Amino acid sequence: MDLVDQFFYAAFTVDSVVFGFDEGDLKILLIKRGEEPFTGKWALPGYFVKKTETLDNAAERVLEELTGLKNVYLEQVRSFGKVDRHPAGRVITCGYFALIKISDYKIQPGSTGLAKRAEWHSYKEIGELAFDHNEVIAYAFRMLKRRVRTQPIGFELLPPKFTLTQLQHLYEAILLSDESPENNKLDKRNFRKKILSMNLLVDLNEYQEGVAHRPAKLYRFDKEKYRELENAGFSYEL
Amino acid sequence: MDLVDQFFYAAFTVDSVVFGFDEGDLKILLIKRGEEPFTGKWALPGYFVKKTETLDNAAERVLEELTGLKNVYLEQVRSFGKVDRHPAGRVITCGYFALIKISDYKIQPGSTGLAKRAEWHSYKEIGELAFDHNEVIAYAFRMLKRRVRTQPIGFELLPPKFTLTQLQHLYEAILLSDESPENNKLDKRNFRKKILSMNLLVDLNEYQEGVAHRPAKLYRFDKEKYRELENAGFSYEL
DNA sequence: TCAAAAGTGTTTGGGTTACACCCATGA
DNA sequence: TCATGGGTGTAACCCAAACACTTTTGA
Repeated sequence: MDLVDQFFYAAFTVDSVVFGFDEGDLKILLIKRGEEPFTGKWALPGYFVKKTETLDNAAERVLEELTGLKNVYLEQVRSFGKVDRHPAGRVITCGYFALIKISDYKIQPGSTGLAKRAEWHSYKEIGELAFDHNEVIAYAFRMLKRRVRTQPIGFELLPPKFTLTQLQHLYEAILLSDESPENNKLDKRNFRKKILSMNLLVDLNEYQEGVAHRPAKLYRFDKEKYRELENAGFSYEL
Repeated sequence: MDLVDQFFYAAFTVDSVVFGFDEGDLKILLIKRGEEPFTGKWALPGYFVKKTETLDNAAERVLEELTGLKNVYLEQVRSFGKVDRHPAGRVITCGYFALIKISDYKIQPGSTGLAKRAEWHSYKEIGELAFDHNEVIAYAFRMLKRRVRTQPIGFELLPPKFTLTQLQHLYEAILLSDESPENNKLDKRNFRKKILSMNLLVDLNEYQEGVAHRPAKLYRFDKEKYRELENAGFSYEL
């Protein structure tokens, strides 16, 4: 029996878990499927990989086609290969994850018909999704948690000018999301001490406006300084 | 155009990076290929995934068929999907990794002819391998490094009775393998203090024999205690 | 008696934790 | 004037790092 007949029977898809942060809430971008299987169900944006593209390329292309998101940094999570995970045949999927600032992007379901809608869903309120997508999300979230502690990706989720409290809420949302209900806050003073001691934030000498309390100072993330430190062998750790 | 015609064109392989530890040296199990492509080249043990098995199952089966290794705990690393990585067509591979005690297993190349030989190669002396297997190893090694610091897998690599110095050498081989040539040793006293303070080792009150120096005490790893602590929410960290 | 590895404690500094009150603003 | 979140410092503790000499064995 020829190798090609015997083993070239499978299809590959890519599914992206795009995390966003907005109004103190961690969210995931989902599409409402307009095609079989699982028509009408919420799912991760994902589709088949073409012959001429790498997995990474496919993940980018498919994400844009289904949601309009472009120039998003996607990272591979892992692959999922249960035998019957797709009714059309043997389909193995590769999960990707990304982290973006919701306000920077416009979501727009593509014209292919696969995505009837594309919307942000609060991470805490995600129900049962199509395929094994809940499992994909679980792995992606573990990865996000690890990343956020060892790389300064948290800043990517906030506006260019942000307050220390916004930053703290972001970390709390990601790091403490599944902790016991007590203990779900970081200590304000210690958090500030630690973040500021890294010297990666620039005090803009500007303040919030129009808030009904003492306005907070605004900071920005100093990307250049981070690169320097990184090259010098220092490593970030929250 | 039908979905099946359009997208079900690919094959899947699994490739395993099996780390072993012996005589103070970190090793990887390689096969010498007896089939095209890359006949005669060293490669990771790997082959095609069948229709009826999951990726995990395939990794186990293939590893056994090619090397005789059985009941090895394999974990997924990630997938590799460059378009031209396999000359026979579109083949995406999923990398796996495992960690075993070399002396516990017998290596025996299978009868399929794919593996002409199966041998341990010192991690530091691995040359250019078939396909993109050097890349697979690079990712697996990063994973190993992370694992060894957060889970007590190091003990799996040593004989049931081991000395603290053996354990230390093991950690040095994994954690410091690519550090600057100075600084490639852990501090003996600090290492012992830390390891013993975790209370995961049982002092066997036995000693090495026949060594030309003061014989070292033998310890074993207390798996039960580890499970207890794990369940109680404690986490291991070297 | 020599070589080779085993074994052992203390000090120091830096980092993490815990903790409570006043401040500036808009309503 | 009140409610709301912004902003600040210190003391206690713990952990990591640095560091050198004695012991036991076989050759």
